[in-house]
Amino acid sequence: MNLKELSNVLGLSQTTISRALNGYPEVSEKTRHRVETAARKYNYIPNRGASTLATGRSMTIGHVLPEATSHELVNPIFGDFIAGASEVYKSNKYDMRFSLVQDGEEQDIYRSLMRRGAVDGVVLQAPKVNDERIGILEDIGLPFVVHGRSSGLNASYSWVDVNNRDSFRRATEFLLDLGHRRIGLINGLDTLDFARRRHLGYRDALESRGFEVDTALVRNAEMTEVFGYHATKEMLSQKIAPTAIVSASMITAIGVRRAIQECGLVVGKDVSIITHDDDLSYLKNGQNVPIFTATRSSVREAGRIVAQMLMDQIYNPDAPITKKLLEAELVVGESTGPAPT
Amino acid sequence: MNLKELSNVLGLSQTTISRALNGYPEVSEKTRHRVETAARKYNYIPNRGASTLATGRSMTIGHVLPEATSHELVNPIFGDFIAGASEVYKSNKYDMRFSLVQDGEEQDIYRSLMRRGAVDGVVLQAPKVNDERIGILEDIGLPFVVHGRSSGLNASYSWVDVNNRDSFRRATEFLLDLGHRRIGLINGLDTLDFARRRHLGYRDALESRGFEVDTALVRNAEMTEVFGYHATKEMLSQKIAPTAIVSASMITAIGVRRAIQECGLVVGKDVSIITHDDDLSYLKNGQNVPIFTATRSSVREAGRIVAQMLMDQIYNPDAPITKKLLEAELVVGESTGPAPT
DNA sequence: TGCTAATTTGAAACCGCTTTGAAAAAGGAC
DNA sequence: GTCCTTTTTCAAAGCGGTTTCAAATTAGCA
Repeated sequence: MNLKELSNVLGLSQTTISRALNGYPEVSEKTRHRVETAARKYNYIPNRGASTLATGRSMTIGHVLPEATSHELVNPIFGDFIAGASEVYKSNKYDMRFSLVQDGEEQDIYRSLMRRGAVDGVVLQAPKVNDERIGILEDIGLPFVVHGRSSGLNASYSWVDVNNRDSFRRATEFLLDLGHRRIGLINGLDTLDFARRRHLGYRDALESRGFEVDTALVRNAEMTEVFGYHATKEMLSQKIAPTAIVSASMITAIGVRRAIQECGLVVGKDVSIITHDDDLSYLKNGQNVPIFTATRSSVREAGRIVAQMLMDQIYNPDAPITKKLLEAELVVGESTGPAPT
Repeated sequence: MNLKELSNVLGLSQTTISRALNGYPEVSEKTRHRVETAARKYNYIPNRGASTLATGRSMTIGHVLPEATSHELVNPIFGDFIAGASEVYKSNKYDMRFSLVQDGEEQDIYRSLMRRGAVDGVVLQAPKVNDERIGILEDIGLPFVVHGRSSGLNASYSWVDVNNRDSFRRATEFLLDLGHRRIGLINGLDTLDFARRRHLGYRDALESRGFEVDTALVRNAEMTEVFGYHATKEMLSQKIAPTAIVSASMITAIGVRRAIQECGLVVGKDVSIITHDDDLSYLKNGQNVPIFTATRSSVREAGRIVAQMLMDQIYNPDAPITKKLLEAELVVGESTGPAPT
């Protein structure tokens, strides 16, 4: 059943029906009621493509994801982020559209997404240092919000980010206060902006106490469990092994723990672990007492905030740019203790 | 730049341009080349809504996800599944559209998705026992493929599933062969079809050896790490504790391991673990020697297969229903050993 | 060169909805 | 009852493509 057919059935014009269903005031309540009843009865639902075409609004948000390089899509963190964002989209009657993109191809994708009228806005995830996608989106004029920031750009854009630098500074200082001196950092891919900031925070803490960063104790890669395991194994086999490790995600921290245990060492006693915790639904950091001492910030909540910001931007394109810096909380769990003597 | 404008620039009709760009044969190579060059130059990209409206094809696949009950979206397994599916969509120039749905609301969503011309097909995930959504989709006539199956329906539909029952039978028999007699099962939500089949496989193995299922050793819930931990803690505190545990996912298995270790027991010696392994990118089961003995089946590959099946069904609506049962491989790792005497 | 067949191109209808500008109906005041 | 407002309703023009059917061009051949 389409609009025309329904209008025949009801003996009303398409105009009136469209108005009645979209809540316009210039239609009498009596008529509106009659239309709504009939719409339900005949199971009439407006065709999306047609309304998009007519209004220029697609009621869809785009998420463009890198295909190969960094497997953003399979990152467990991604799921929670999206879940948060979806809640907001849904309450605004928006849907999400995903496009996978190969490296370098992004420019075209953004352009085409907008040109094609496929989306009303875009969320940009996992920005790199000096991320060129941001400039592209600005040029195009598509509303967008970045989850994270991109160092090295002086562009002004909307973003939501965790205070990564400060979190990791605090985490590292926490370990220094416990007497640890050799502290490893198991970090995300170093092209990613958040990883860079975390490294800076780690460095800040060390240098403020007069220590230097030992590159033998720093590792960068995709934050898998296996990476955490290997990196730790390697570090522990060094002549002067670290007594504490700062990890960039729960998943890698689990690998770190496995490596430590496999070496016959005790977590929180022989080697301390402190990790960033995105508060993932499927991977909670324990119940009452956290398993890992951690810098915690819900990525799901971040998803909500990003989505809401984007909605606001779409509804009100002239409003000023908004930015939000989230502070992580430092929760103390069972994976840290004083440095062994 | 839209079609009309481009046609003015080129001095050709919209018809010819449309044909040239869509690869129709009735346009000379010379013209086609001219059109393509101009399209690139003026950055012309067809409006999606308009082509959808004109062709009736949205070039979009819908994934409808339950919002509250089972957090399908945040399940780490979901990410890998989607990643696999996306690869296929992309090579077919299809996009993905996500809609979140509250329980009970699904019927309307499917209906409207199709009516609205928003999607050309749908993937149904995490089917329950006796899942009513399947009947709805059949009624509507929207192409769809189910990831998993739904016991209790005699409907005929396309699906891709792992042989859950047989995998778990083999896993359990493997433990029985090692001399284990008290074997726990830490399973997914019991409303989900796959969990039910896994339970049946577990039972098959026990009964074929003349043992009975002890309900004190069976747990069902969402497959989080914390659930694995708690379930194991409880079981281990029973008068006659289990010497082996069958787990439904890597994530829960990690919780199981944590609980065992926290009790001062050794995995693979005091208590064996065997888990299902979806071969997640971020959570590989070790490198050379698997950490966990496991029944392995790549959910990412399943995603690819589901998507390909759906594409085939869209391109060729009259082809017969296809079904694919994947066999998991049983890989032996370090988490299992003979029952302690 | 003339005629027919094959190849290219184009005008116009259509997809299903929104929205403008005008007309019809209803309501109010006298 | 008449005239002027206000409220409801409608016809028609888009939105930006695709596709049908007809017309124009080119090629092929005697």
